Amino acid sequence: MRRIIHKKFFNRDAHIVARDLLGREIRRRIGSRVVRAVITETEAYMGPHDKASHAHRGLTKRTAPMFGHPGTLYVYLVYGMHYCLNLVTREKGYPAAVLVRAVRLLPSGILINGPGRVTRALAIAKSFNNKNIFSDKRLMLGPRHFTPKQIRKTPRIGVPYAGAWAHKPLRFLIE
DNA sequence: GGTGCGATTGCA
DNA sequence: GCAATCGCACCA
Repeated sequence: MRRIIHKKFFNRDAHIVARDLLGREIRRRIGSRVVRAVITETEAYMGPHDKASHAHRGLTKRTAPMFGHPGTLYVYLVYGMHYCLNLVTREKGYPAAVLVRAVRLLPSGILINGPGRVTRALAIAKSFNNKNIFSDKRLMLGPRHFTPKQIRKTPRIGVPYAGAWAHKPLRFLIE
């Protein structure tokens, strides 16, 4: 089977994948319709030692998808009302992931800013959790639309409890 | 079995 | 500034 993104794409450290996802297309198939968007902002959750990561607490019912194969979807509910979409990285058994924080819809170019708004725009909810982006026909990665000239790095959003990890530049975005 | 809170958002 | 809203991690 021919793939635009090779399976090994996700078998790398989360900060590498997070950068590499910028400028790439993500497609959501809803019946015969396809919603397309370009990823413009991501965050990396590096592993069990990363205090900002859910995986910091180890293998739990919630975090189990993070321990899955590269390309696994980790979709969880935050604040009781918003879903966040993550793409699991590294080899099976190592919990790391990339959070998709913003996209631009195609062809309109409308910016969807914020992980909760991204999942709403792409109609992604809990039924996607623990699925794999290489096998679930509802979601797939498309081609790279451009290579960012400059990638801005900042600390991750909403993780003030993470100690030194709160300050690490693991949020990546296109200007 | 009880409790506290979060990888957020929208509105006052 | 803060309410909404609920799954679940954690403690007992």
